[in-house]
Amino acid sequence: MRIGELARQTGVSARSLRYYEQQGLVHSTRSAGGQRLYAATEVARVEIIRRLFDAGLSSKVIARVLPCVDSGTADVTEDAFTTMVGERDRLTADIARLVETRDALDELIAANVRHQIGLRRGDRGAG
DNA sequence: ATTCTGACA
DNA sequence: TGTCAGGA
Repeated sequence: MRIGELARQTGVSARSLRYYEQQGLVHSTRSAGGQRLYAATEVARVEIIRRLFDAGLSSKVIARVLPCVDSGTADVTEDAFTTMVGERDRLTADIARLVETRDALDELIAANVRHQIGLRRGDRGAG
């Protein structure tokens, strides 16, 4: 498939897909006219990449970890493994921070519901 | 109509 | 990353 279809199937823009390729994250062949051609398996790969980016991993880190995604079992480099463990720990810390922020918002919400009740009737409320 | 590379707000 | 230029 060409870049447009991959973009539609993954929700990742063609611009980002070209960027992913520059970073060595995705592979493509070229048509006679120079257009990128992707294997159907790249869809799942791109989805994983996008999720890692969303989770805060850098393109550099993602590139280091991706080989493990393909191999699944075999040659897992040591630095790749330690990188994954480190990123997992960072995500755990990020999650904890997000929960704290949500708790803070919950308190703010609880402290302000009464005002909303006074201002609006039939309000579905925040909880 | 779609994609490509390079470059910049 | 979005978007425009200038080509294929």
